[in-house]
Amino acid sequence: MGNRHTSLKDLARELNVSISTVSRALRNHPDISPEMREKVKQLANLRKYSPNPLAMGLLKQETRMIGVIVPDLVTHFYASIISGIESLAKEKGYFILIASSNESAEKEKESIENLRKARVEGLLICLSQETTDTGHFENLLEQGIPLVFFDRVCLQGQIPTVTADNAEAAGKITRHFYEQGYRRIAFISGPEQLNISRERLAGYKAGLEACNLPVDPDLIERCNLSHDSARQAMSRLLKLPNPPDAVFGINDTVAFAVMKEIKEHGLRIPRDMGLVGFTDEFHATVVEPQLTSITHPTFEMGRKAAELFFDKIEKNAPPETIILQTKLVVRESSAKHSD
Amino acid sequence: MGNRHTSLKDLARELNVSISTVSRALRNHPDISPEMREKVKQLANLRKYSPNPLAMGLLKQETRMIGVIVPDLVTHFYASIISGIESLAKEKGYFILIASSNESAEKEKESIENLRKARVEGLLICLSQETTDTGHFENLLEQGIPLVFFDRVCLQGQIPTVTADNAEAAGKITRHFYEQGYRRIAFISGPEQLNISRERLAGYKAGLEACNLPVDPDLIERCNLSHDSARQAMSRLLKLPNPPDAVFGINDTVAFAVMKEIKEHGLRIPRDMGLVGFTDEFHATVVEPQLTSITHPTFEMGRKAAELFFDKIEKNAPPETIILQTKLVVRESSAKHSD
DNA sequence: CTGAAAGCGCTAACAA
DNA sequence: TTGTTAGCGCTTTCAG
Repeated sequence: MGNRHTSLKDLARELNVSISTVSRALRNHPDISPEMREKVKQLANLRKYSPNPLAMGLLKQETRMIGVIVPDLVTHFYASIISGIESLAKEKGYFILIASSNESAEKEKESIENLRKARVEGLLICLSQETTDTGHFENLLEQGIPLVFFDRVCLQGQIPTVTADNAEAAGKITRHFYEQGYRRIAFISGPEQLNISRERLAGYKAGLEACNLPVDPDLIERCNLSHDSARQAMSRLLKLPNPPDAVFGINDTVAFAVMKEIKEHGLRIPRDMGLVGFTDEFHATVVEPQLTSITHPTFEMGRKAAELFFDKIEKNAPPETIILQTKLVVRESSAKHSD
Repeated sequence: MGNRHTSLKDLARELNVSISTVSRALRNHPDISPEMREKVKQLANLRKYSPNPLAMGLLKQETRMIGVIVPDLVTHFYASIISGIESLAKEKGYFILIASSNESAEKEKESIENLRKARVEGLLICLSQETTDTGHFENLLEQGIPLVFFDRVCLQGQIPTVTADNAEAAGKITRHFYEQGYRRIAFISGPEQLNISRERLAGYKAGLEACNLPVDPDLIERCNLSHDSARQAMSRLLKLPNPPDAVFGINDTVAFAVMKEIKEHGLRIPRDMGLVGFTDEFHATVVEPQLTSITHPTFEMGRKAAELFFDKIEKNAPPETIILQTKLVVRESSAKHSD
């Protein structure tokens, strides 16, 4: 396997100088003669020398790798956040190691261990929907491992986090429904331990109150974010003696499932039932009717999360809480007026 | 930064033995006393020792990292392939480093360099749609860097590849259209340099011939796989004096775009126009009508690609060409008969 | 059965 | 201005 890279030693031997001279020349150390510097650099170029990150890592005790854990890899949402993380990481000369928790607290813990074993310098995490125990995170904190949460977060104040302004966004949705003439607005939420569930629920309630609508517990459903469980939640809403005339799904995946359920019940969207999602998945404009949704600054969220990580390791900045603003994108599924 | 991991040295000092003894004990070396082995292992557990991969890598000249380059990160298709790669990599104790070429040949080259600098042991690549020059791949070959192509491939025979049976699948689609009563079947292809374009085109033509239908060049369009260019291609087809009554889009993203264009022209699917996609994206069942498509064994493709890589480094196996079978999943968009 | 020493590629303190 | 040496964490001869 001719797999070997040129090393400083190779260059030094070829030039009949010492390894340290080569090292210094390449790194523009002041006390090296200009001619030597040039000579070394030329040969390095020719031989395509690139420093061995393993050796550097061992020496400097840094790997220039950061670990990222997301609930799943196949959703556009997380993929887009990861792109954001990667964009800054790349600029800083870092690589990212990606792991998926598959929404399981167990796998999340396992991934943390694996990534630590790989010696990542820090961890950027979006909680699995199962996660309730925060012990392992506090462990990391004590060990001084930089940690950043994004989207689904916990331990705010202690750990830097980036979230969307979930409450505000949910309020916007409720008020939008109201303006369109909907009066019985349901919310299909996710697991209670997730901040996104709690915050969107709070925003939903606040929105209702702002419109002088009552908060009806019957209209608040929960699902585990899967397609099937979202459909079941919608099915329960439809069986209500006094069913809703509009539904807010906690995310677009849920909304897509809900849409199917509504259609199968023979109801028409948006006339019989308004529908709004959250996070503006790529396919929101492909479904019929096109889905009104909240545009979530995913790429920016990833970049900010990475920024918080670098703030920590470069300036040892205190934990910051960043809240990103969202936009309501009105499409067909909630446009009762123009129907 | 209390970021330090326990080292063999730490354990050795604590037990008052030499580093090599600790190393041997942990690795079950035969000539170490059972008691010593136990003592060492216990302490290692207690102190959460895990070998430093950097040190190992430096010593063994292996990083246990493989690089993966895909055209984009945000499509379910690639995400799913990556999951497949990761599943085997994980079993083998390897990590993967992911890079996206963004469909640019330039960025592809750049990614290869970056990953090489990170000292990945091999590269699994899905070509960007721009890639025509294969010089940098041949370079890698000469340097003895293990290389595997998946889905979009080149240099078959020289380099291990995994593809779907594109021609056979495209033939299935054409015949399916024919059976449903469609007679003017169009194909919206992708860039010519891509094997997937060529193979699917060949299968499409073979399918037509098998059904005794003429191959009409007017019915063969090209796009660059983007949403807009796919719509434009469909628009051109619709403006034909004798337009098609069915369209086969080279992938589901294209098919989704085509679907929109058809709808906006006031045509109904599948009655006025049949539509079939390729690769069975997650959202095929969410659009209306649900999209008939080819199920692409993405996860398996990723796993196979990884297998080929390990075959190469473990057994120095010769380049193999694997062709995976596909399945036609008939949904609403092509079901003229039942309409 | 256990220890000492060399070396993987690199930088930095110390010599010359 | 350049060379020598030690050491990052580990395995592996070679010596006891």
